[in-house]
Amino acid sequence: MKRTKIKGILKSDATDYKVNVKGWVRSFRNNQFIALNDGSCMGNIQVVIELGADEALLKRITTGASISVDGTVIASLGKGQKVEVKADSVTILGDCDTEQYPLQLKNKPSLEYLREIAHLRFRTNTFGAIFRVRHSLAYAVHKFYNDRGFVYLHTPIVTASDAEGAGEMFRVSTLPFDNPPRNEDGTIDFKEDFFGRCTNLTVSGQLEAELGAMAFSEVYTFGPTFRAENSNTARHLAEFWMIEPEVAFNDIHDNMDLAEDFIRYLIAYVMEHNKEDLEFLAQRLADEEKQKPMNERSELGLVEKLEFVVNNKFERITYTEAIDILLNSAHYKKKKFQYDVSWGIDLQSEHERYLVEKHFKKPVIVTGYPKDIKAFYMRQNDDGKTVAAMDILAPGIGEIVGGSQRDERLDKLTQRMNEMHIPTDEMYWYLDTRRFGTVPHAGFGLGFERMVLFVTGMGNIRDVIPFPRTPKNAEF
RNA sequence: UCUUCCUUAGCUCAGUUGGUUAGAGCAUCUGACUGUUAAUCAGAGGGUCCCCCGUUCAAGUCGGGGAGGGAGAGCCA
Repeated sequence: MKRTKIKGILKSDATDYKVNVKGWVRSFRNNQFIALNDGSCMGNIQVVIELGADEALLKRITTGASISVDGTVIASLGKGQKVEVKADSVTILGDCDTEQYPLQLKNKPSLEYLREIAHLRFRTNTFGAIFRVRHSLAYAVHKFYNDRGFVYLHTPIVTASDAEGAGEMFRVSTLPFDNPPRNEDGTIDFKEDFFGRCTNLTVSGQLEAELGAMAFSEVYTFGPTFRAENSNTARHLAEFWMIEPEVAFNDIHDNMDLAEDFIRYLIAYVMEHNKEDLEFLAQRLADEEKQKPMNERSELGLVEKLEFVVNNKFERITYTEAIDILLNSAHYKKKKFQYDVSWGIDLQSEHERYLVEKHFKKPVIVTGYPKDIKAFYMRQNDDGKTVAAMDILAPGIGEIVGGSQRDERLDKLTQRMNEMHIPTDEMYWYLDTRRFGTVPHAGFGLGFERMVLFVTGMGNIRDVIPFPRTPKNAEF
């Protein structure tokens, strides 16, 4: 008999039909009631076994075991669920030794412990919800751009470009570690390497995406990126996924509109399609908040927070305005900032948090940063001091989007590259876009895991990617 | 990388000024019960107190070093 997904059975009120269900036992009560989960949704189906069933079989129905059940969907005789499956036969697909299985429903293992058994944590309610939401977000990313006529461009994972300046890189090489070929001056001779040059894992697909935008007008990338920085925080991963749209003919304002629409769309999509998961995650967050002292608790629940973001425009301010707000704040006057504020500084976490969480209490888009703290490709404004950059800051997680209008003027761009010691000859392919039919264009990068963090209300980025890669950790 | 906190049973945690045989809840096992919903009830087993060195008659407890983890910070998405 063909398997029926548990989600489908629970969704419907229909009864008195035969089904086959397969899944993993979450709990087995009274030698009679199995809570069975197949990952298709949050909920378990209750499988009821007739009293007096074979005892050897009953012994093997343990938490974590996988089983196949043939039976009839009936209106539940007990309270707590609408329907249940009255079993005609139960087959053990895979035994699970309870003495060794680390997940027991009634235990409340910490997120840190579950991280150590990341290969099994999908079987918990929390991680089931998180990764169903993650999936929905990924799907919504593609749907958003596809519906708007963007071309999904696959930018390379292995790159030779080292001029992106986005961070430390992981080297890709097949040269022997112990005795690599060397040049006369002692440096490693990468001409002998697999690609005949020094290569790394990509830190961003942006530059390549720009090449695509110069033909398709609208492109986006969505893929893994790698940063070899020794960042030990709840917001950084060495391997993470990033979405980078790039649009020809867009200026910085179009770029902001796109980013804002995009974020709102993603949240709305999940709110519509993962209601149950979000409600569970909201409850989890609420329980966690109860552990905190009153003054540290957030004012809004998870669902309310997401609704708020969907229903309210993001605040848009310039960097200069942001600095003024900070300088005029009581917080600053009482000298409560650890880092001083003045025009030209890179905004520190505490400054961003003040703007987003205290002052505006909503996502904020900051534009017009000083050129000296931003990347070479950002379009220089006429004031000679700032660039058409934009960052979107979100409550709780800080920078979720970084983007800009790109400088389409060959002379300005090469001048800036020279100032910043970026080799223009190696970047000929990038500069060709400015030589051959250049157009104004803009784009941004959105850190996918940070988006998942925001939507799920989780606190640590390691809990929203299946197998986190961080300094000193590449298990599984 | 810096600051700070933590590491005791499978999990979550107590453990008093250093002092007999290191505890609890849950999980697990055995039995009872049987329309349960974190089932319930009775009983049992389960420990390299993270590692090393030191102080002491005596160290889970004090000191030094190391490892791992959390939370902040820097870097960034």
